[in-house]
Amino acid sequence: MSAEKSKRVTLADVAEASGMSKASVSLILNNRPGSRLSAAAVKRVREAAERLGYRPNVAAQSLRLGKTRTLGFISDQVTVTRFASAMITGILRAAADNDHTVLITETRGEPAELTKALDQLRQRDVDGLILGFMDSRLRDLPELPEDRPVVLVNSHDVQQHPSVMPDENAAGRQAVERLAQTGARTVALVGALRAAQSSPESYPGITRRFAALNQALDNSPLHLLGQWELEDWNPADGYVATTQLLAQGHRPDALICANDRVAMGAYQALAEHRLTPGADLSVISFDDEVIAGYLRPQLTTIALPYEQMGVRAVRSVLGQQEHSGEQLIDMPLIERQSVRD
Amino acid sequence: MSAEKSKRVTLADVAEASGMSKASVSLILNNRPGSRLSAAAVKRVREAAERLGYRPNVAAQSLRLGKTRTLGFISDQVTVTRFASAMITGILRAAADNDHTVLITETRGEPAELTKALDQLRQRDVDGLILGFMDSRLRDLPELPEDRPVVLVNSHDVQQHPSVMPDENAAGRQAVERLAQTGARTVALVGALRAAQSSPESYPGITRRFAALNQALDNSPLHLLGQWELEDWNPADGYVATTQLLAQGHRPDALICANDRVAMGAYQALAEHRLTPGADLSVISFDDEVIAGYLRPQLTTIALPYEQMGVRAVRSVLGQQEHSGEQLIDMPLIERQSVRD
DNA sequence: GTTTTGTGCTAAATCAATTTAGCAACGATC
DNA sequence: GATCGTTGCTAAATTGATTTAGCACAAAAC
Repeated sequence: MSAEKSKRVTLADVAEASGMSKASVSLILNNRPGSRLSAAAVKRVREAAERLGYRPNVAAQSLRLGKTRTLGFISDQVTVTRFASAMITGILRAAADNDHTVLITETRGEPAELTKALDQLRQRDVDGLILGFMDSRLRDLPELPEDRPVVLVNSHDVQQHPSVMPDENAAGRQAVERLAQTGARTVALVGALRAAQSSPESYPGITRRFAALNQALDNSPLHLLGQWELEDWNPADGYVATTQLLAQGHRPDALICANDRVAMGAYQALAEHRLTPGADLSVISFDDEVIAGYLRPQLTTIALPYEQMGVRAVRSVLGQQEHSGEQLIDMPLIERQSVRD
Repeated sequence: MSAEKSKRVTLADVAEASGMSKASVSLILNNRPGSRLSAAAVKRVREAAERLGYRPNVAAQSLRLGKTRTLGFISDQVTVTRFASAMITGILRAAADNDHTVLITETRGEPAELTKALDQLRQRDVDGLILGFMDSRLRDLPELPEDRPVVLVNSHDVQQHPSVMPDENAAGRQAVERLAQTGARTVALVGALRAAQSSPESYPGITRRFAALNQALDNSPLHLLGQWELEDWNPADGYVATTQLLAQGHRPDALICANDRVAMGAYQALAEHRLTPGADLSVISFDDEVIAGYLRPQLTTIALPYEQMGVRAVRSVLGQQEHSGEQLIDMPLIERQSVRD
């Protein structure tokens, strides 16, 4: 209401207003068990606190308790990637639900920035640390704080900190099953990453995705026409690979694309051959970026559940959930229009 | 190095190690002018601090100084939009440059969440507040803290808080000039928003964009064939409008699209008429979303400078820059392939 | 009637910093 | 020789919460 020049309301103000001591007020407002204050006192204090609009000073609490009710989130990329923001949303939501706030830092993938960020968050005394990565890989991280929980999202590290990962295995199986349902017989894989082949251990996400896909295909009625490799996972690469595939005379019943950007390129190549996804053949993909909804026909894809991963990471560091090893998160199939009936 | 069970190093530890008092250590480490400590003492203290790896406890500093070196950022959307993350990047960078950290909150556009976020940040005693909006509009906000600086990004409010806005006027002029350069004579505008027409004051961003465009066209040799209105600014809408425009027999030298998603739809419609942007006609657009780079040919567009706006917002609340009225940020033309020579 | 137990509450210490007022020692001034 | 000024440094107060140890009084037990 009235703003006045009033300083913030402190515990002492509430104490004075209610005729109690600071100790009593603190005890009452925090519902300390075992402290036997009269019902009348409790009522007086509660009312005074309410009336004055008392809010505890977080800095003072942190100092006294050694806890800041703050989580640190270090991301390698916030801007560039289409996913970090989804992860942040999940983290913010879960943190807010647990009365925590989140300090966010960005490293642009530079190790020096990571060290700086760690130092900064350590100094701010965060209660837990979440390290988010936009591509899945085995990392060698600098020394992390040992006195508070740490969790990695979307990567592993050599020191084997707990991690939250998308369940690529199940996703691969699901993709193949979905295509098998449509009665498809032949399928082409666009495209494994050339760089990834050479060092599978450093790209576990990518490697897993293709290993899972291959294994699922082996156990299905589908016939794999081949895998078309790419330099990178961008539309231009998908376009090149798909054009090549079609030029070789292949006419698969279904295309499995490495991700949505690759699928976007594939769409362009298919259009040039007058082939329409969802009608002439099925296209299924991974990630569920925004463009998946923009493409026509809209792209059916298996989502990277970044928001859920963020939520899970928070719960993990707050000790509300298993906090060790690798925690797998389901990748949901987003059914749109690019898979035939 | 050795982690030990050691508690954190405090000022008192440094004092003891250097044989000085806490007061002296504080004075020295903060370079207080006017405090005349011997060079020898300064050296001893500095060395001890370095050796022990002393980092001040932020909570204690905040409590004592009443400043938290923390900024609050409240965004209506983090996930959904393609821009919030760019803004966050700018904010994080500028904040880090000024030794501040950022607390981020998301309201999902719900007023109740906004009130909650404000309360939370007030409680955390942020030194300044940035309110970011993903669509530009006139807002009626709840009571904001009056004792610390507040700035809005990409919106105005009825209470007239300082704001940071993209310079749509200059952008409109620039778009028209660029097309005039190519020798284009006729141009079509795809598309004004039907909803916006009815209440211009509530969509200043959109309104400005079109007002600026119209005015710039009036002062140019270009002939405006017409404006095609849309329900929304999505690819499907752009497709519909462009198809309609072409069906009416128009063959403009240039298309000005409301934003990149609309342009994406326009591309599809043009492709169906065998028209190629950058060759058969020019297409220019606004926003510079990621898809602008994915389209083929790549889309020339005038960027919404969200990162710069974030940077500016931080400088504004930190008092390093004018902190009043409306601060306009340049919208840079991102030259790609969709404008003819 | 004295001791014990329990009830209701509070004074004071604590967390880790910053800052003010001022002490002690020494040389300079009158 | 007393006074003053300067230099180099520190004790103690302060910030706003939490928590421990314990006080004063009343009822119960012996």
